[in-house]
Amino acid sequence: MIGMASRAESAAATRRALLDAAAELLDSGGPEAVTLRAVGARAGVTRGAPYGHFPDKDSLLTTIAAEALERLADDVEPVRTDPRMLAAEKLQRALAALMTIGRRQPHLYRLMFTSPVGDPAVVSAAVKAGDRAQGEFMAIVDDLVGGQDTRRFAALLLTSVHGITDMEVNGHLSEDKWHVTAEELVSTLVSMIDRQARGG
Amino acid sequence: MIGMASRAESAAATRRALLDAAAELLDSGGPEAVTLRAVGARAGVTRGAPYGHFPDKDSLLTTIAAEALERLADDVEPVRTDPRMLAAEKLQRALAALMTIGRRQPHLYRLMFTSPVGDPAVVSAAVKAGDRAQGEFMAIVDDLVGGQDTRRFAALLLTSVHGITDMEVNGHLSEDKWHVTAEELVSTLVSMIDRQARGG
DNA sequence: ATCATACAGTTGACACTGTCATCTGAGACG
DNA sequence: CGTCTCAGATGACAGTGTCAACTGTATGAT
Repeated sequence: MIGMASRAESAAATRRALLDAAAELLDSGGPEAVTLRAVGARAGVTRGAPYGHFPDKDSLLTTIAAEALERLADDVEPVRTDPRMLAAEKLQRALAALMTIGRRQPHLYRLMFTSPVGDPAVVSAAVKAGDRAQGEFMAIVDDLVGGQDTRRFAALLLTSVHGITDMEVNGHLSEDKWHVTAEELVSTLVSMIDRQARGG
Repeated sequence: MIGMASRAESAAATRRALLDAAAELLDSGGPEAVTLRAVGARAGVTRGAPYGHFPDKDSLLTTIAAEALERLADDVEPVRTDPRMLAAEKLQRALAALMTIGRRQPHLYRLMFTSPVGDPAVVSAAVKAGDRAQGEFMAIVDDLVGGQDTRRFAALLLTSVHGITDMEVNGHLSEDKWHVTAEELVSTLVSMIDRQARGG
């Protein structure tokens, strides 16, 4: 570091380094690779240091999931509020953002959709972040279907796209078995919901 | 045991006891509770005994998943071949069978939809079991949609219902947030697909 | 400028895990 | 009856999450 930091700043930097290190280990080696010793080493500290910033390992992982959910919400928000986009296009982009996480960071994706564990405060933060991301999706769907049965269609879309992504990530959607890509499934689903919402 | 067994029979019984013990521990305490020592103890044997029947812990877990998938296929098969049922009813029952596992044995459900790990032979057996279960669903959907776009609709149904179940299991589908039950979502989905398959 | 304090991070220890090499004892078979 | 085979027991080892005790340094009061 060029500008040396106050103690609080330095501690915050360590906390960030721990989160980044853990996230990197998760991405590259899966949950098995995320050991407090490895996290500490990669963050330039020792195995016990994380306990100064997180109550336990579960809370560290849950915090990573919460941050990823916040990031997702941050990515979707500008799409939702963009006045130059049609609702259908907004939805397509929002869903693509979700599926991209699944493909590029499968382990992180799993973490994001697993019930959070660890310290109650951390768990509550993760739930809040998840709610925010869900809220963004719901608002876009509401725009799309015009307020009619918003929750039902939003829930159906989100759960279905999650299922598609999750099964693809776990290798249960192999191209040569189903002769269908995840994108085709999503677009089929969206067009069906679109038709259903307009029609009767 | 009343009838004392030959050595081979006794070994087979131990293997079964190990699988049952592990499955019970998984159901009641989640993956964390499934330790080889606990499994051995519950099966009346010591911590090293499982290695006489399974190459490693992953293979033991994967075998449990494979058996669950076989059981699911065994449950769906008679439904599929029942000549007195309509295709729509068959589908409803098959999907209900899947969701019931998610609700009654959430940890087992997770295991069934996670990419299998462990000994190649065991993994391959699990994949085969999964394919059989998927085949049962696909056959029912084929019956329902009349051969038109079978794979597409079957894949969409299976992935969506999995997503619904998975999110419900992980607490991301709370009633007071979405105002929708999993059943409503599934029936909406099925009726949409039904309409789509008949219509244009 | 000096000193006491708070606190980030280190270190040693503990119970627990999966795994393997080795050993033991009882069923299988000549 | 004697030999062999193999299911299971046992001892050991490296690696894990976790905590209590310790250390050193930036902070803030005097």
